[in-house]
Amino acid sequence: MSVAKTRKDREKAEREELIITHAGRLLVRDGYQNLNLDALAEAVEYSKGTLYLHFKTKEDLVLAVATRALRERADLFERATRFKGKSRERIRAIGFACCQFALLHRDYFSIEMTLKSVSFWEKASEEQRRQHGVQSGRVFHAVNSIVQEAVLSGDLPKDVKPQDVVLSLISITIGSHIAATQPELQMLCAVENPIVAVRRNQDLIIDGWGWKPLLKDWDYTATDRRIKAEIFPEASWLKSS
Amino acid sequence: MSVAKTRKDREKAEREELIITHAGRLLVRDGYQNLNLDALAEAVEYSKGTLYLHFKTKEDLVLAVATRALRERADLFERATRFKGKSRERIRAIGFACCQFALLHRDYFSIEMTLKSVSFWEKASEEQRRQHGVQSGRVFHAVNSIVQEAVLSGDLPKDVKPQDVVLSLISITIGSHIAATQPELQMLCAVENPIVAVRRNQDLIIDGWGWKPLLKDWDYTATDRRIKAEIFPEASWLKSS
DNA sequence: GAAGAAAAATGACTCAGAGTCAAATAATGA
DNA sequence: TCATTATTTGACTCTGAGTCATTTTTCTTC
Repeated sequence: MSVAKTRKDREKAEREELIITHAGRLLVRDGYQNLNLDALAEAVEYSKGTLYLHFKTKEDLVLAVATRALRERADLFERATRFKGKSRERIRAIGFACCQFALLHRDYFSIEMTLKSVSFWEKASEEQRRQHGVQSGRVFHAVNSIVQEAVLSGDLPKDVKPQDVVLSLISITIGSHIAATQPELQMLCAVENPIVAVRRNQDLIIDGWGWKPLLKDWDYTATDRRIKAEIFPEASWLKSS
Repeated sequence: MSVAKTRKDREKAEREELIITHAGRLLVRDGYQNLNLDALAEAVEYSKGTLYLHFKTKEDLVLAVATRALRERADLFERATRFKGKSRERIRAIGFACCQFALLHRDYFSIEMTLKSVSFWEKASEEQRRQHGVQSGRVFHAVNSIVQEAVLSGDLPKDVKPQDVVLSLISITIGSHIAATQPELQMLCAVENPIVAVRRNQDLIIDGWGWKPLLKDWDYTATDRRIKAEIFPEASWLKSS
């Protein structure tokens, strides 16, 4: 019986994965508004009723899609924290992870944006909310631990509050992603490669805090090569210029 | 007849304003999803059909709400450009305008976020899209002109591209607004006052570009007092600390 | 100021799509 | 094989965006 139960559980989990995958695909293609649960039911070859056995509402489902992506983000960030080096090199590894994630999930931010809208969260289940919280916590912690290390080691001025640094890093990352992927702004600001823009902005903020060694005082292209070789060998986007 | 026509036009414009005002109020209260056009029709005491004489779709209406707020933002930014002083003081006046706007329209960004969702724009009318473009252009230009001046005067290094600076300023502003108003992040990062967080992040980016005089080399609290006195006497939020 | 024409306003209606639930189907066990 | 329990289904309800034939108001002319 216990075996039967695990098999059933496994089947249920697999189906949930299937639904989330297809939902993510349709979400990217059509947007939240135009995500049609009848169409999704057809795509996964289950009935609409079955979808509702897995997810309380459409919002619940979309939150699950976002959480799965966020989990991958957290995984990449935690891998990045394993990089050995100066604190600023280590925060750069996080930035690297960020790029890697952006390339794997080009549209994650647009999904995350729909989560921010009023009365979205209250329509999702307690459990989904909790899971999303856990994953954001992992992301926050990965960044925070490196910032704290930098303060302790003196690479950041002793009097800065780690939380303020983390907030500024999160802000510039979110904002740069949104701004650099806006067609209108890409035009006005001559953005060729959004990833490059995000990284430059991250560097600016980090320099702004006086996080040593400053950009001008260190060869970070060498650091990037090490990060790629040691932590993210699968990253194919880094130009060897 | 010409008089009759202008009177009619005026009445139409007034009603449009009424609709936009109420729509904005409901939008903030209920969010885009829950904005109900039957309820809005009741609130403005016109029929639903009449709403549709003014706006092609719900999206069109929401875009009009966003554009009206954006116009006010552009007005504040243009007022800020009239401030006399060093280029860094002048960009600070823009930051000041930004705060002023954030206080007048605490929830503008959440509306602007709904505009970013896939397939929103295509449902709005050509004319609304154009108007929104005009207003963003004004905002962009206000910032860009000061950045260019800074490069010419040597306050910013000669080799920086003004567009890159503008992009970074827009990014940090959008991102900080989103991050600093997220309840979860407010908790984790101990954000007491979102406005303070936004301004600090702006300062960091500006310092990051090496825009002289740097934060540590100049008394910007005095500048803030001048900005308030000379340009934004109505601003009541600036603590005289 | 009445009558007829043109313009504006209305709200009952259609239609799409989220969410439900009684009935059908499948799995389990005796 | 049949009864019982668990799972799956899709026809149905209900909400709300968008439409348009009809009604109401405004304008014009005599």
